[in-house]
Amino acid sequence: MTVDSLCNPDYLNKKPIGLILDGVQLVSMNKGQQTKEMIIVKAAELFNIKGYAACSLSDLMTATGLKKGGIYNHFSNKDELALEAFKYSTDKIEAVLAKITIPANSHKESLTLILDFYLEYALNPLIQGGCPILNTLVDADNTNPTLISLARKKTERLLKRLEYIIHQGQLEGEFQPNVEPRSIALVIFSGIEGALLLTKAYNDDQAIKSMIDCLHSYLETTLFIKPS
Amino acid sequence: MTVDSLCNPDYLNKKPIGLILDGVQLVSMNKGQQTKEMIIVKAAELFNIKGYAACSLSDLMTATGLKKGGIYNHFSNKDELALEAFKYSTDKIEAVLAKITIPANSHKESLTLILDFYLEYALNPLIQGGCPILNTLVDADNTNPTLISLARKKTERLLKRLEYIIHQGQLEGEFQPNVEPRSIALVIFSGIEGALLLTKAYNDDQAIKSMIDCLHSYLETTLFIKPS
DNA sequence: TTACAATAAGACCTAACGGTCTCTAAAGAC
DNA sequence: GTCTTTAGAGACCGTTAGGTCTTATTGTAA
Repeated sequence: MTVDSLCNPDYLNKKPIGLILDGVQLVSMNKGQQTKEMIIVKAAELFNIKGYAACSLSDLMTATGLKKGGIYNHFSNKDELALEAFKYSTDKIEAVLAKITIPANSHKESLTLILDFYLEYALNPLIQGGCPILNTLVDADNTNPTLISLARKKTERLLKRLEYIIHQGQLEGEFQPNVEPRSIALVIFSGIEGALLLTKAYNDDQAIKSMIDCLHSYLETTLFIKPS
Repeated sequence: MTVDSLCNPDYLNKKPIGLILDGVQLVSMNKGQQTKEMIIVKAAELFNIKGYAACSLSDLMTATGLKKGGIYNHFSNKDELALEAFKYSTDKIEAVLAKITIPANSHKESLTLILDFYLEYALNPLIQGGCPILNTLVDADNTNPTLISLARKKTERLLKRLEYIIHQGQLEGEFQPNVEPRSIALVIFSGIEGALLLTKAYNDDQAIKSMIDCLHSYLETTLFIKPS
């Protein structure tokens, strides 16, 4: 219940809410809400590490320190918890990405900051177990339709964020106007996700380093307009 | 029991073996071996589609048309079957990759042929359910140590194949000598895997198309020596 | 054709699964 | 401080999981 609370938009419109910013508690949550958020945080990590099918209720009970009744008091079933946990994880990433690009002075700098965030994120992920989007797209496919459709929606949001930056850069004369924003966004996102996979598999950041280098030079040659 | 048999090296040194090439049966397998291979083929697809944890023995029974006794007569447990199924899938990919690069006249052409293979492979995979390496690296992580270590080994083999081509190209003066083969290999492999993920998630080949374009131009600028 | 080995069926087992429900204890409103 | 609401424990439920074992059938080599 630290700054994490900030990252989940669901909680932002509720009161009372346990909002702690830089160690200062702003509003207090009641017991039930505290427990619910704790379950979500723990579940998000566990699901991300083990996968949805492989993660049982006893695993969740051990992780949260609660018994079945304690968990089912807040969620009607495992799928609902999985959905909320995934929402929490991806909202967190979205929030951090949004925050990161705030100090950028140009769209080029925004893209660079995002690439550098993933370079950092690769070995020190926000949520243990690697990228929840990658994990869920693979894991929930053909087993959990609701979850996979949310995962697709979240993927689309991240792509749209990249597309938007590229499109704005084009409008403002910062980027080449003749390239397709979606193609660039797809290359950036695919490249990063693939590299995150290998980085985690080898527990070594050479894959993400090489990929970010590649993406930098790719953007340099095809998107950025050089000041001449 | 079609040309598939060719793709599994394990069977190549065994006799009798059911080897059917272009519809012509060369040698005959006995009943048990036929059943075993059929189970592996069906299981490979099922595991790849649903994931190892989410795929139950009743799923396998339905897919193979066998009962428990029929399956357990050939495999001592589910993990062993999973291992053999994964081996089958990846051996198949390796065999196709090896076959594809045979007609290449240069190392540059080898790389191009591999990229184009994945462009084709993305929407018409050799094994239904997407890339088994990607799926298994995500799915088996933290749940099946034996399987994950095999998946890492197979990843390494594919990387080494790329590295070898790049290294040979450098030795023969076809490629820039000052680039690191492993970095290029990691970029190609990560990029492809990430793009395969998005291609499958959207059931649309724009991601893999854009990625292969990117990789082509990346190799053109950083690896290939232009004839001038 | 016979005799033996291999094959696969399916009854059976235990443990673990997701999920329900009751009941006590704690929290919160007034 | 009292009264109502809510939180959470834990016994309980039916189902399904992976796995074993016996037995009838089938394949196969001599």
